[in-house]
Amino acid sequence: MTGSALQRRFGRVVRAHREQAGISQEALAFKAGLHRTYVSMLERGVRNPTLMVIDRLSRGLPLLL
Amino acid sequence: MTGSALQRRFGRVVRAHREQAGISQEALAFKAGLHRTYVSMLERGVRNPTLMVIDRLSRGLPLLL
DNA sequence: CCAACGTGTAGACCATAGTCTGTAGACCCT
DNA sequence: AGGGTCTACAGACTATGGTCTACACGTTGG
Repeated sequence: MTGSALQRRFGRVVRAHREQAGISQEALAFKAGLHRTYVSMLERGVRNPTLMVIDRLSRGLPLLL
Repeated sequence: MTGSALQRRFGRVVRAHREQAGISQEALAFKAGLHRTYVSMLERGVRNPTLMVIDRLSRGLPLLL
């Protein structure tokens, strides 16, 4: 099942910043205190992250802000 | 039960912008397609909103962005 | 060839997001 | 005294967020 356009846009942004940071999904997941598979789902836009997750990602990927 | 510091900060921002817009919680809930009681909980920082909710609020409260 | 790495995906699980109904109190206004 | 509006809050419910294990696949390097 596919997610909303909003989720896909968010996922593309996360992936772009992660790749620019030159780290793997697993490394980002570790830095953000999330699970590897969840980061995968986020980047593919199939999940609707909460404020807490967005905050953690922004700390793991400073370029996001 | 009380929420995280992040949730409380988010709630204060929502409330400030809603009051500046001069509308009630119920009016904001309607504009954002959310439930009245949920907006109340958000402003008190007891809920952890999703990306979709944050997006809807930002459309109901343009000053948020 | 064979590890090791990075990613996708499925299934199961528990916690909680978000809705809905209803009650209650504070503040207005007549 | 009464009616309207606004907000807090409780309880119950369904849907989904986020974790975890496991397997599959391609790529890279030794």
